[in-house]
Amino acid sequence: MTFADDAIAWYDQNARDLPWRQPTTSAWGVLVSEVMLQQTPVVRVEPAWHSWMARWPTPAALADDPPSEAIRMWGRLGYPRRAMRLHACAVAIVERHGGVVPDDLVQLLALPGVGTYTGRAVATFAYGQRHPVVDTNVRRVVCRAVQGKPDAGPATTSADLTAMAELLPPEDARAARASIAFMELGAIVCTARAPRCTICPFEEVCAWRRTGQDLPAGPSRKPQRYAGTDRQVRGLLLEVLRHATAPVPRQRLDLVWPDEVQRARALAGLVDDGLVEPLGANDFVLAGDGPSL
DNA sequence: TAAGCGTGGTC
DNA sequence: TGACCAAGCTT
Repeated sequence: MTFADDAIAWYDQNARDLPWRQPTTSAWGVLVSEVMLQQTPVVRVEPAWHSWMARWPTPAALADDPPSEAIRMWGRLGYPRRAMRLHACAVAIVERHGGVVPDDLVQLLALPGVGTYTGRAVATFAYGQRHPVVDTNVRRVVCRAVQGKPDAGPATTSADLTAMAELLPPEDARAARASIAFMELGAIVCTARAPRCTICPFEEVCAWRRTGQDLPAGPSRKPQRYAGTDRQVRGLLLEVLRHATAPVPRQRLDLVWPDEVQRARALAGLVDDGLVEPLGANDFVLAGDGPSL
């Protein structure tokens, strides 16, 4: 048996029943799920995914609405730039690919908001191709079980892809299943904080467990502050704009944060990022809610 | 390469 | 309670 075989056998018995894993789910549905899952936990994504897919079951449907609607529907999933990019992605799919999510990895990677992980995930999970798919879970599992290291540290994309590629079975379908199995293992068993080694299919062969013990050295990624940062102010500003049904006067936005300098910087950042548009001299709207559209 | 980007839950 | 974490991407 190999790591991949063990992982697949475990996955067959323990996989969560998530809607985007249904065989009937479209490539668009898979793509939407992957973007939503970038840094947002499954429990929060699931209801949002259902709402999103009910409203926009195809890229063309989303492309027909303004970005502001996508930003509103995104709700509180976080990192709302993803909503904007997903909208831009839908537009690009319509323009470049006739409304069909491409199955070619290079074309996928050229889409807005689609990076190394997401492009490979769609090619693999939606189209059944054989690619190494490495997210934070896979990185952690491979580093521990195969390489015997406590944690993977910052992403080292090229090396990670190579390491995972060596574990993939030769057949496309099993390779895809191995990738999702490694991800699920990292999410459910080989977790960052308290790995449940006693129920792990790799328990007997895990290099980390054999050689060392449990000793995750430090935080696996750089600690990120939130309170008091521009990110928090952007979030507060956007929260107001999301719920607005009419252009929002600057005076209303002034209420969300006391520091004028930081507030202005955050608002300018949202405009720069294309999430917000100034309207006239004193009002603001979500991108696409302006009269220009 | 590292920093910036939301939000909420856990311990 | 604050630190850490959650299917990353872009610049």
